[in-house]
Amino acid sequence: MKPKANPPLHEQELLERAHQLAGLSLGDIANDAEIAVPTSLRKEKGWIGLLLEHVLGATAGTQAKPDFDELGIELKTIPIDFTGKPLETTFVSVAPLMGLVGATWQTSHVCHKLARVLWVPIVSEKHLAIKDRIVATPFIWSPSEEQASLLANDWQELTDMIVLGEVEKISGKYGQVLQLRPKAANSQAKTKAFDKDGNLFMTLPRGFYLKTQFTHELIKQHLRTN
DNA sequence: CATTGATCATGG
DNA sequence: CCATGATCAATG
Repeated sequence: MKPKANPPLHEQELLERAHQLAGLSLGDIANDAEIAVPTSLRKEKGWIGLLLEHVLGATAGTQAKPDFDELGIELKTIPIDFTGKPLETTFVSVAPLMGLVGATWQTSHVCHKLARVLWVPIVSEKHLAIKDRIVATPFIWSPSEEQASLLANDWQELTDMIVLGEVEKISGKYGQVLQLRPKAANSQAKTKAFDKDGNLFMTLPRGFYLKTQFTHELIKQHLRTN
């Protein structure tokens, strides 16, 4: 495998680098980086994201930082169909179930992660082999006031329920644009939380995810302003 | 067929 | 276990 690309020095450089990938297949990109392309993502669900991090020169690695730390930009690949509709929700971050006293939307991981995002949409219809999936047009996004408001409302609703000890009452149905769902190695994984009576108990770890309707809007918004 | 719940790999 | 990267797959 070729070494990871040098980190881009400016946002514009990152965006230009990303734009050069538009129209290329994952096979082309991986071959150039001398990385083997898996036949299935079943055992390597994060492969596409890691490939793009590698070729774009992301710096954070496994750290809890933005992918391009110096630029304060988070990288998100997103699978879409040929019309631009997202095929999956987008994982944002693990949800803290403890230590939420005094937590606000402004201080939340979700708010920080979504402050500035380089979206790399990839035409990733299931019938396409991994190597034949095509990078569409990447774009950099920050939430509009309206989008931030929607996100903040959902975050507050879900966080309130966690604080009230109702985490196990939460299903993916809650939230207009942001949902809370399991995020774990398997259904046996456990983390600490409080129940309704304020007692500690072990529950499935959860994560915040952006619903596809929301990310679809981002993509359409970008197409309009392009 | 959209959605929710379950799952896979890796590093610290 | 938690945080990184997400998609798989059962269900309604």
